[in-house]
Amino acid sequence: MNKQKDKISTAVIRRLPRYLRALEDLENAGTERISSGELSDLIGYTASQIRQDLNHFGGFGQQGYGYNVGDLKTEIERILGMGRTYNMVIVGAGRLGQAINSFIASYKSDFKVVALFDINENVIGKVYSGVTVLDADSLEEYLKNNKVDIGVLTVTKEQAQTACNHLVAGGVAGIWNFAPIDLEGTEGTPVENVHLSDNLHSLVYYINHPEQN
Amino acid sequence: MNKQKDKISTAVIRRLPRYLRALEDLENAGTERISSGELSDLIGYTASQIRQDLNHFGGFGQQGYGYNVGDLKTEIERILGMGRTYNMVIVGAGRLGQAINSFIASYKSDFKVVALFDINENVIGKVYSGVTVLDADSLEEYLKNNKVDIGVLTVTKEQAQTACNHLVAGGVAGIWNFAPIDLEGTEGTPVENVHLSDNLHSLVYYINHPEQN
DNA sequence: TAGATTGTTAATCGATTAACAATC
DNA sequence: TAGATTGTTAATCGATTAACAATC
Repeated sequence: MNKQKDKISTAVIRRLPRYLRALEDLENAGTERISSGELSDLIGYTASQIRQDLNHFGGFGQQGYGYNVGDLKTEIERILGMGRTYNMVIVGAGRLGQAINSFIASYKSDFKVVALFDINENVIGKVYSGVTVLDADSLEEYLKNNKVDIGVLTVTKEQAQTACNHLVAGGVAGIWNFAPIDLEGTEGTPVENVHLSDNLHSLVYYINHPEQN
Repeated sequence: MNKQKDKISTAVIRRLPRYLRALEDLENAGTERISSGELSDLIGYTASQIRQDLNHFGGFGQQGYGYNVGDLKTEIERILGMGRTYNMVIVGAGRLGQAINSFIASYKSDFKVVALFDINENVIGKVYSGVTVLDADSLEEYLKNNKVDIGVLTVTKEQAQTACNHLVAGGVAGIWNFAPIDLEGTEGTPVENVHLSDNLHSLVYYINHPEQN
């Protein structure tokens, strides 16, 4: 069942959430079974690729039938590591930090923001979506006393590396970085970057090169 | 100079903004020239890959010397299509829309948010970072009367497709989508997706599979 | 059983890396 | 000129697609 002997490429990992999203939609629509061909029509990956991807982790389908939607969804959740709650802290309680905070608050019970941190005295003590803003100076101390799984960086690029060091020293399991820098000293701690300005620049490229689509 | 006869792969396009970011840092640090080997140390791509990437667009370097930082930065800006101002509208004036708005406001003069849109009557008429929230019903009308280059979708997934249709009908040149759906009917209009929850799910995978790093 | 569709191997395609001649 | 480093071709590597035997 749980194969995954060899290293899974990042390309595959980045597709897993897309599968999960499609399966949630299918489940909500009351669909019980789906073939790789039908999934292909739905999300655009080839049927062959879908079968290859899934078979990295196990044989979840059945010949002549396809895949059971509910079962496959459960398997992918298990592969990703969902089904428990991940505690998060958000460092940087500006608009982006607040936006991520409310996004997480609305996002089922898989993730929970336990604290916001900021250096701005006017913001410390405020409560957003039920989460209190604490003094950024107390971050490392806080991490020692509370189990935190994920640290979110929504500070300026000048503050990001320092905040990152605190998160790593505090022992978070992963970092979600929105600052436009490449963090250092994160060996052993997975980092997921969301480089919004890089993203926007790519969009600008495609706008100016329509023939490339 | 301006080669680029053949199609450039998305892998290359996504690296261009990273080059630009590194070159800005180098310029700010007063560095005048840089070799592909030094750039490699800085941003992690191999020297070979850097030379390959740049040579898709032209020979910007000089044997025995390397690349002139300022010139290369200018070239990449030109390739991307920077150097003018892109007008944007943000559809969805919630926390995420506000966060993107303030992010853009702080982001030099390359991008300018000309209007926010929302369906919530309590929000319509408010002003965030100097930008007024308009009634989402007036979106298509607004687009007909004002030149807008980029539409940003920060609405719920239920509202995203409708809002997207208005943007496409209104003739925006590109869409920056933050809603967790795959937009339809966008043939001919480049779409850049920022699927935050997919991102977070990938991070969770890496947290649970440390041997994969 | 016959039909459908998976799991898996083989073939293809594309992207990355290595190598080196060209040249500043 | 000698040394350094590019531009570019060739080799390698990895990911995607095609094909089909296995099997439900």
